[in-house]
Amino acid sequence: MKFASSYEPGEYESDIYAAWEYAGIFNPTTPTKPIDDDGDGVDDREEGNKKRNTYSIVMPPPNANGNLHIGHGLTVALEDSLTRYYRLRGDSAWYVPGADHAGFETWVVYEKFLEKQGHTRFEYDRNELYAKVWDFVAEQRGNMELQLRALGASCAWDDLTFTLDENVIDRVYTTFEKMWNDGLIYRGEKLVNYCPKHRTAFADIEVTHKDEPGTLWDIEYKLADDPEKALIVSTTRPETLFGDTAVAINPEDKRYKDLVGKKVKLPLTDRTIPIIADEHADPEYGTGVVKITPAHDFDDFEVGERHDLERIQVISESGKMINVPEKYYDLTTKECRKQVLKDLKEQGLLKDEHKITHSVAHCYKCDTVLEPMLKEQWFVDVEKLAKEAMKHIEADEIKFFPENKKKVLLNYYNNLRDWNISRQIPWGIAIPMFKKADEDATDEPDWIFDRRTNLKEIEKGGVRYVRDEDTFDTWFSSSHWPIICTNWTEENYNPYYPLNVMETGADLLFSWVSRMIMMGVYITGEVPFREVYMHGMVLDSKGQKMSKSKGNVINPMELVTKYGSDAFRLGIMRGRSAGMNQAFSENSVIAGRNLCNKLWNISRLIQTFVDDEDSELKNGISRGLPEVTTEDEGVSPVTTGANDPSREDAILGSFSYSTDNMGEDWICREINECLDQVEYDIKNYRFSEAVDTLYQTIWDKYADWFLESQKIFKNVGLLKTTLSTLLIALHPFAPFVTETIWQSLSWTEGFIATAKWPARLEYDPISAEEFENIRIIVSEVRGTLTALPGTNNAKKYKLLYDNDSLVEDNQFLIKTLTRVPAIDPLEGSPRGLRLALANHELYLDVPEKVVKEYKDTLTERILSVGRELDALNLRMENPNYVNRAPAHLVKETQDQIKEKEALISRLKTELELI
RNA sequence: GGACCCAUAGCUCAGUUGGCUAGAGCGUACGAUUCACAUUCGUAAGGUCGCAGGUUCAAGCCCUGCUGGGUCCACCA
Repeated sequence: MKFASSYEPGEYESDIYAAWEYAGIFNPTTPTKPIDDDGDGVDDREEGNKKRNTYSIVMPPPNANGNLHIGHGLTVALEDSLTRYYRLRGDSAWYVPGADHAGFETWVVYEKFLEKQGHTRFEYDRNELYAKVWDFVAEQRGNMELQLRALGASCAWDDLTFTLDENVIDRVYTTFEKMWNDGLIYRGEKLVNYCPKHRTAFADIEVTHKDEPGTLWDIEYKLADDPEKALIVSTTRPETLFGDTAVAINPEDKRYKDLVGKKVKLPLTDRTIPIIADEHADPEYGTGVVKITPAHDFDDFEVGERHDLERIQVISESGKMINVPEKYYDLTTKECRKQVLKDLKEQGLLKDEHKITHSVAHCYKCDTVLEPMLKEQWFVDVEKLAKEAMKHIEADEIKFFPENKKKVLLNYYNNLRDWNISRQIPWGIAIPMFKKADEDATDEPDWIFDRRTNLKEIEKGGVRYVRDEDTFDTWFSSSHWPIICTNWTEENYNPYYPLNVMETGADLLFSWVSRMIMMGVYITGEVPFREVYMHGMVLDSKGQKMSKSKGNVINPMELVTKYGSDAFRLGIMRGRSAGMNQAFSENSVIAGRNLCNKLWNISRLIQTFVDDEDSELKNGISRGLPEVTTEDEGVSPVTTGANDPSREDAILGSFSYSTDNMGEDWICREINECLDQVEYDIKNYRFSEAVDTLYQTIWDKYADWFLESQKIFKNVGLLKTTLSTLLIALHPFAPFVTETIWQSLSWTEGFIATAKWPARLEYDPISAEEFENIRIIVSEVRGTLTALPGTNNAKKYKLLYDNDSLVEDNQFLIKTLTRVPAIDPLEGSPRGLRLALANHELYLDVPEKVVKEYKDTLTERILSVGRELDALNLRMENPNYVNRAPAHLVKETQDQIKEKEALISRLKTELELI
């Protein structure tokens, strides 16, 4: 492959991905399913393959029916970077992709689709609907998978799991059966949050509470045996009074103490209901008297349980009034409220009304006000599960990123209520429970477990049973995700379980992560993952939450098309830390694209060096001095090792090298430090810092210093080695451009995606440190030239040195980096402008007139260094510091003082010269 | 009411176990540029680290209180 002059990601990305996929390199190298070739009945993986570490991570399954949003983009960037890193480290890396049937979400979409076609769900039975949605989703599924590929996700496609696959259903049924047998599942008539529009119940966690204005009405309930006396109750929902089965007052409330045990007449009806004492009534709120409607209010339900009250359901599942006097029957709750208020007013029972703000439960999908509804549902008794999970968490078997999520999760487990797992929608896994249909078979249980959910009706022991029509809450099956994706079974050893990490959005801590832990511990006895990394939300550029209604949604695919997949990945990771919601910045993506282009050009340059070297070798031309020397007559370019004959041997092997000058030693040191940092950062999930380190090493150090210096030296063996090292180190984060380059270079083999993570480079540390002096000199020259009056100073003034072997030996390098026209030894007395460098006698050959104009800058500089010196001296004057601070710090301070003092004296001399 | 998080340059954020003259990217200003890259190179300006105390030889970092912003949970008849 030939290098184009700029990197155009669109031209390479899909081919590169196809090549990876075709080569099968995303598949783990250790088998993921049991093998027993030697027939000894023991899983061979357990015996022989422990040499290779496994690294397992599963994808939080994106909705099979949708497109990826920017959150998925971040998810893939993070997870794939981890996967690729550990693959390079030599682990058997397994990134398991998934697709979610997204029960309720998809159902809502499908129901709208049905409505558009003029149909409703009630025209079909459950099995028909299931089949229809299946087809509907199947059509869409490819989209999301293509988008994952475009993002570079190196997942094992053969193992893609759809949340309605047979093995998922099997696993869920097995668990459910175990729970049923363990007594953790019960059927209960409880109040559930019910959406009258979608006609399904929700778990507590799916409910959105919003503060809204409302009205609190005071209604008079007359005493049954003394119509002269009455209690005033306060309510926001007068229409539910038909369901009242008591009125409650606080036991401490002296105003009403005598009335407890008496009865009141329920307005608009003939019923009388008792007055009870219960803590629930708050004497401070309203009149301190509260009506109790156990069938339509969560608190009242509990009061009802305590006092054994009857539950009268007065609102139906379609949101209409039932079990009410004829006049109100079949009205909607809204109409009924109006009528009730009107009638109460006419009878003089409506005493007052107050405007208030209260929080109201809404459907998180359609925003309809949820109705607390009395329903028979399946519940999971979570207490034991939560307790077990907490034990493992408290034993620190899971490491949380960010750390504080551990506390938040434990707090959640402590306040957990039982989990309603029944949903009244067809798109999901059928609950494998059947209800007895023969009334007279009194000895048989009312409900039995059976896996044959494809049948509406079954027979067992001569008794007929009818299937429960409901499906599981999607989180019930999702909580098995790590178990299912790793093919964990009760029978087999599994090197991939627990997962190394669970990476997902911070908003899923309760709904998903908490349940995966409970389920993992319950089923396997082990936590399902060793670490949890939770990313925050990607906000829009102004820090606002993205939403369709606000119109500020950013489509990741558009960015991939515009800037490339790598640029998107690098950009979205930058500036992000665990658990924090952070604004999206297109500029960061642009910075990412620029890095890719930079790397491309770096590689292009190095390839030309390699090509030149190859053709020279081929033509039998021995390595000579750099051509730039011709301009500089009279100066002999003696550089360390440029002519070292031993190097000829070194560069013949494509990855062997030697370091021959300070810049080379220095870049080796910098690259090693970069590798240390990247390894540390990935281990600690500091993605942004890892990328930042690479960015700076590649750009500021490798390109701007090392490569510039290599324009003179051209140590080809080292260039090959260092470039390969940096490419591999960046590969986890920018897989496409690094692979494209890898495939274009003449000396690389195979895929970079399966290369070996680089070893540390060998170098001479003293020489590396020496190069820092060159950097300081060069920076000082550049800074001073810029600060001098006039333009184009770099071209005007020569650099003079006096008795300075460092400068003398490296004059070509310094000349190239500073662009001064010449570097000469100082002859005669000092002239020009002396540079403010300790230990170096360097002058810029500047006319006296210009030096004078520079005087102010110099004075300011002396003052500033003086201030720094004062601070240091102050520190040393403090006996406590000298005595108590670590010795090396004290020494460091002393050294700094010496340095500053020397610098000041030099600057002063310089000033005096002027 | 309970829990958690945040506050550092104009903007977005780093700052690892307390030890630099508090950093980066973007933006801004000035300058350069036939020789890999204008998706480039160099230089610079810009900060009382939200406020007030405390611990320490030493605090952006630890402790206490306050102010401002955000998130979640519970409750709201």
